[in-house]
Amino acid sequence: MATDRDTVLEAAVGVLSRRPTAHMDEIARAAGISRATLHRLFPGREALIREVGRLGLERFAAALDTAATERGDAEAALRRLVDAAVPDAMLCAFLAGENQLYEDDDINDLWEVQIARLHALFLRGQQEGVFRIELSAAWLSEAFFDLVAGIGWAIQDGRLAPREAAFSLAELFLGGALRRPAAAATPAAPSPDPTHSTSDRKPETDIP
Amino acid sequence: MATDRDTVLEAAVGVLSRRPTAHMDEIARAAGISRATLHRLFPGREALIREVGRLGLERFAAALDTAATERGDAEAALRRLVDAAVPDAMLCAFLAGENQLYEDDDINDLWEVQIARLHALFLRGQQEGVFRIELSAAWLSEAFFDLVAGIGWAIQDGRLAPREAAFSLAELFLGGALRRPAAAATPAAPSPDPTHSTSDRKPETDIP
DNA sequence: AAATTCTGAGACACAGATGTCTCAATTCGG
DNA sequence: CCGAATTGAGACATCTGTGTCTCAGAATTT
Repeated sequence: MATDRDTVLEAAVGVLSRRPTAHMDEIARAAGISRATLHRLFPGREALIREVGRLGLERFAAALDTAATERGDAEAALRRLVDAAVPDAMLCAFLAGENQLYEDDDINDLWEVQIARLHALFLRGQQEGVFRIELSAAWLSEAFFDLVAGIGWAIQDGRLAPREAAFSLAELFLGGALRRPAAAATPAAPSPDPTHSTSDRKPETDIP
Repeated sequence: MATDRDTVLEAAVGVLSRRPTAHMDEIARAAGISRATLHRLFPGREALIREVGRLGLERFAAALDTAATERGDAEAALRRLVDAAVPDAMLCAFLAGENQLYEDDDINDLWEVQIARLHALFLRGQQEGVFRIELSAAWLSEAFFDLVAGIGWAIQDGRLAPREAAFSLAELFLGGALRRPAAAATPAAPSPDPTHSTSDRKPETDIP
C-alpha cells in the first residue's frame, strides 16, 4: 500500500509510460490504493499527469546535475549522464510519449531547459572535436532522448535486462556520436585521423 | 479535400503520431472532411486506428521488401532499409507510440513478423561479423525502430530537415552498430582499424 | 437541365470516465 | 481501551466523446 505521493507517482509512471490513456482506476489499482484516495492525493487526472511530468523532468534535471554535463570531457560527461539517466528511463519514456502535449507553461519551460542543457552538451562536444559535426546537435539531443526512452520501454517490457541498459545505450549512441571512436577520453587527442569513416558516404540504394 | 481512404489515413497519421488521443473532430478537420464523412469511410474510431496501424506496418514491411534485407551485405542492407523506411518515418512514430496497445491479433502478428525480420537482419549481420556482438540483436532492433520513430517526430515538428533524415539516421545508428566503422561497405576497405573503439570500455562514473 | 450521389452541419442518445459525496471499516495515536 | 483520522467501497451527477440519424446544399453524372 502506497499512501505517499511520490510512491503513488512511481506506480503511476509504471502504468502511464506504457499506456498513456490509462484510467484513474488502473492507476489507483497499480498504486494499491483506491480511486478515492488517489483523488485525495491529486486534485484530478490533469494534476496527476502534470505531477508525473514534473517528476520526470526533475529527475532528468537531477541526472544532468549529478553528471555535471558542463564539466570535463564531453564523452565522459555523456557517459556519466547515461549512468545517471538510465535508472529513470521509464520516466523519460513517459515524457517522450507525452512530449509536447502539456499546456502548462511551467512544465514546458522545464522541458525546454533540459533539452537546452542536452543540446549545449553536444554543441560543446562538437566544438571540442569530440562529437561528430556532420550530425546536428539538435538531432543528437533528440536521438539520445529517444534512446533513453527506448531503454525505458524495453526494460519495462522485459526485452532488455536492466544491468545491460547503461552499457547498451552508451555503446550504441557513443559509437554513432563520437568523432574519433577511441581518442576522446583523454584531453589531448593522440592521433587526429582525417578519414571520417562513415561520415560523408552516401547511402547505397542498389542491391549487390 | 480528401475523400480517398488512403489520403484520409495519411492525414490521420499526421495528427495521431503526435497526439494519439486526438478526437475524431481533429482527425476529420486535419483531413479536411467532416466528422460524418470520416464515419462513412471508417466504421468508428477503433477501425480507423486499426487501419492506420495496418498501413504503417504494411509500409514498413514494404520497406523491408524493397531493401531486401535478407540479401547481400548486412550494412548495405541496413542502409537500403534506412532509405526505404525514412519516408514513412511518421507512420513508424505512430506505431512506436501505439506499440503493443493493439488488441487485434492480425495487427499484433503483423507487428511481430516485421520485428522478427529486423531481428534476423541484425543477427545475420552479427554472424557475418558486420555488426557488434556486444549489443544484442534485440536491442539493435528496438533502438533502430526507436530512432526511425524519432526521425518521424523530429521531421514532423520541424526539428530536422527531411533531406538530412536518412543521413542522420544511418550515420548515427551505423556508427554505433557497426563492428568496424569503415570496413564493411566497399569490398576493399580503405584502412581497417583494429581498435574496436568503444566496444568493451566500461562507462566512467567519476568526474575528472 | 434534371436527377442522382455525396458531403457537411447539426441534433440526438448512449457509453464511459471523471469528480464529488457519504458512510462503514480499519488503522493509528493518546 | 477509546477517540480521531484515514481509507475503501459505493452511489451519484456531470461531462466529454462517440456513433447514428436527418436534412439541406453542392457536386457530379446523364
